[in-house]
Amino acid sequence: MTTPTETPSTPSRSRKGPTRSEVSKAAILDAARDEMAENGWRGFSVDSVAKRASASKQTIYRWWPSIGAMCVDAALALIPDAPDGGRDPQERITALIIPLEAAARTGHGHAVLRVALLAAADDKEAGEVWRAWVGRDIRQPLRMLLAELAGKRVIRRDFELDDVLEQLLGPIFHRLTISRAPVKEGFCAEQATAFLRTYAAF
Amino acid sequence: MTTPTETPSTPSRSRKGPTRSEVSKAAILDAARDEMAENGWRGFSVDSVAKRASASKQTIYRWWPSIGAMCVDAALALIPDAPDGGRDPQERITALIIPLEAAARTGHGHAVLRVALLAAADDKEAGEVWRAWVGRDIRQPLRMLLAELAGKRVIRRDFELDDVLEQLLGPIFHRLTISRAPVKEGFCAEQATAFLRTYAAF
DNA sequence: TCCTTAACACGGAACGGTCAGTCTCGCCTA
DNA sequence: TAGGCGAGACTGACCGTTCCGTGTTAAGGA
Repeated sequence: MTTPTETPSTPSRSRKGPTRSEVSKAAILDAARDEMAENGWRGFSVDSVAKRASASKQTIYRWWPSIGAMCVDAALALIPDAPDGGRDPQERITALIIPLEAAARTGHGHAVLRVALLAAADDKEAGEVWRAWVGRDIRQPLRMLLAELAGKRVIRRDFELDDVLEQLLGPIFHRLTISRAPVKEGFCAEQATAFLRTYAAF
Repeated sequence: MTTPTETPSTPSRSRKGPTRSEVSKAAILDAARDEMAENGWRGFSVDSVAKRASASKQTIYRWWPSIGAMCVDAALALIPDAPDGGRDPQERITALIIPLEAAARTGHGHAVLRVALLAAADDKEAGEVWRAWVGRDIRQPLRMLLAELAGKRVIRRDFELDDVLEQLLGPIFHRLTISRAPVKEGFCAEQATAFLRTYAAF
């Protein structure tokens, strides 16, 4: 723990002293993305990030509980907000996951996302940060959408939410990590189509 | 590189001196699996494996070009041969991937496979070992099978082999790494069913 | 309103402990 | 006699923590 009473990522302002520098935080995240792309997860080092960002290691540990959590944060900053899906079921499902595709297709987003996923799978705090984001930005809206589609008899009712999530996210994560092939435009739309065919009513 | 002229994992027998000890190799792989399950990928250390196996680090580097490659080898040893799929297309596809499910459901196979996947995604040599195994045991037979099914008009012809592979492997890998949920019996059969519905002819 | 003072963030540097990868030793085996 | 083996030394790098000196901010008294 860095500060005993307060979560490091949400500093309180009801106290004396200077505020935490958002400039330092941004420099650290920038440096972290470069280091992630260059060195992978096991070769990633806090010392290098600190040196590259001209920051102190203590500043890093003030903001994040672990380096894995920092890596996930650095990657999440690359992911844009979900667009409006319109009315078509396929487009609405695609809209939920296409921000991942967009991030994977920009600059070294592919490598940064890979390291963040490795961190989330390997580091406790990083996994919590990642699953919190997925839960809020993907799983929860997906649950609402699937309930609506099931109600309209567009899809069957006998689905397991987490199985669907795995079917939608698994392929792109596999591509980012194991196969390392580029993520084609329209990749996520294909997953949405596949899901609808799998779970089509009747 | 450990030995300049010879691939470490395939020692030549056309020379003087003792053979490499398969007993030591087995002890190292056993110890590696325990360490993988306990410490994850970033926390995994060669020193610990050597000490646990009562082996010398030099022996480890004689057998494997990198620790990642050793982790992948340790996990591959848990994966049984594919069963005979019979005549049903769904069963034949399931048969290709169900060895992964079987391995994930035994002892600490879940954790060992997770670390092997992280190694394959993070370490160059480990990735090559992993992709070589997938290519030989899954991708190649899958290609033959899909060609046959397409010929019989069971599935459409406009598929990309690697996209199918990603759709079949992605979900179980996601479950092993990110969500860490147990792999239910029948999980792989569900993926095969989903694939057939997605690519059904007509 | 001004000024002191306490609290704390910052960069930088150092610490003890761990690890990777290489090397050397003495022993043993084919 | 070439070479595998366990054991251990070694260098350089890294982790997580701690300390330092400097600077910045808010609270509270004059």
